[in-house]
Amino acid sequence: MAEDEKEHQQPSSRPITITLPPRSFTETFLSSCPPGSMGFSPGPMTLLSGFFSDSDDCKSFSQLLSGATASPNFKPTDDKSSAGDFSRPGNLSIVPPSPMFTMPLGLCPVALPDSPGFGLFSPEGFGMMHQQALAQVTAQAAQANSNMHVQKEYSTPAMSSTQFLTSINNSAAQQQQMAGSVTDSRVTLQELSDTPHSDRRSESSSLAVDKPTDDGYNWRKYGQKQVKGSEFPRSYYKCTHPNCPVKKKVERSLDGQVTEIIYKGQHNHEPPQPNKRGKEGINGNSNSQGNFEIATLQSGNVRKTRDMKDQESSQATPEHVSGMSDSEEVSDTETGGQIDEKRRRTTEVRVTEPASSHRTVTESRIVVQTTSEVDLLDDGYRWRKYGQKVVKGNLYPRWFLNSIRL
DNA sequence: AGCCTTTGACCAGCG
DNA sequence: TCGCTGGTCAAAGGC
Repeated sequence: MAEDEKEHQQPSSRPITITLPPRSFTETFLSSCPPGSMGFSPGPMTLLSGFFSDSDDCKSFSQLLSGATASPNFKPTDDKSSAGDFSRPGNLSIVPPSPMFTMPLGLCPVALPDSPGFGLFSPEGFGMMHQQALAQVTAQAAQANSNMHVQKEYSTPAMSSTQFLTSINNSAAQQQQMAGSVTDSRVTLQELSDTPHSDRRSESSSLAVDKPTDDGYNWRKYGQKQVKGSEFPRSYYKCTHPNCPVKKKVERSLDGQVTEIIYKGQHNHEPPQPNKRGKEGINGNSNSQGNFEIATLQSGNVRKTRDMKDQESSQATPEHVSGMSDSEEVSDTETGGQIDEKRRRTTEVRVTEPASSHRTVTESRIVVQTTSEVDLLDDGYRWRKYGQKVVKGNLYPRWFLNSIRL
């Protein structure tokens, strides 16, 4: 039944009001990018680089910021039609840099064990090194109409949005848990896709509508609210582990499909053993270490309208950014003089597998946003800036950086 | 018995 | 100050 429900889930029940460009972002990438040089299928990010005439040499975040921010020499291509809506920030001012780089999911750190970008997420490079860092991981996923075209891009079996979400979730967790050995996200996707699509659907549906997606941890729901702007109620969960500050918000559609998950906080414990896990813990893959603090996944067409309208601005709303400076997540290791706004930084990572067109093309990306350059700038890696855009509602320009192999 | 969900009330931030 | 909104609390009930 759930299967049928899924099978027959038509956009009619989830009105789509957006109109995708005839040629999607990713689609354009795929057709114009050089062969992947990362050892696997070219990640959209790699592909994306080809869109920008900017040929800045690889730079560290510091370099990029000190140079481009103070004196933006970045000249994004004018070809907005093909490169998306990157535009030169007209009102870019010299402000405490808040780098935000976007990378496609295909090139997300978890997929690049040896990618410079990975250091950003590794415990050494991100979590441990920035114990006070308040990170947000946002994973967005969208599926075209009733089909998941992610498979096209990732060569994985079709997944429900929940599956994809879970995989993102787990992938993000893996990033932080495994400093040196990380599985390719595509592998993760496949692993999570072992269960037939329909089975997973019925599984999630039969368990409980409000069961949070499995990410290896146990959660207790402590609230539910209808959030303005969202079609579906938002549920609030806490990690049931004692003293664990992690919370997450889950939005589900009426049919139980997860449309968004937002993690907040940092697990201070290992994931419970599978046999100790809650009823939700049936998917295994409990590898979260929870260094990411917020993860959001939006999926399906359900939020297209909202996505299109708010995606960019909402990604860096004050709520998102400053809201993470909760003292609960600030460790004792903070040293007096350095505890300032700079230290109370927020990093946001958004993994996006956004809307696809009618064709089997999807876009995938990760957006990392931070209010402090410290976390990301001196990560020891080189970055090439391939785009910049001032997003309405964002205090800082959004940077699009491509990690470079040293 | 313990843990969970539900749900209305409450609180804080913001314009 | 007030209303709106998102987030949380906590009592009640279910499993």
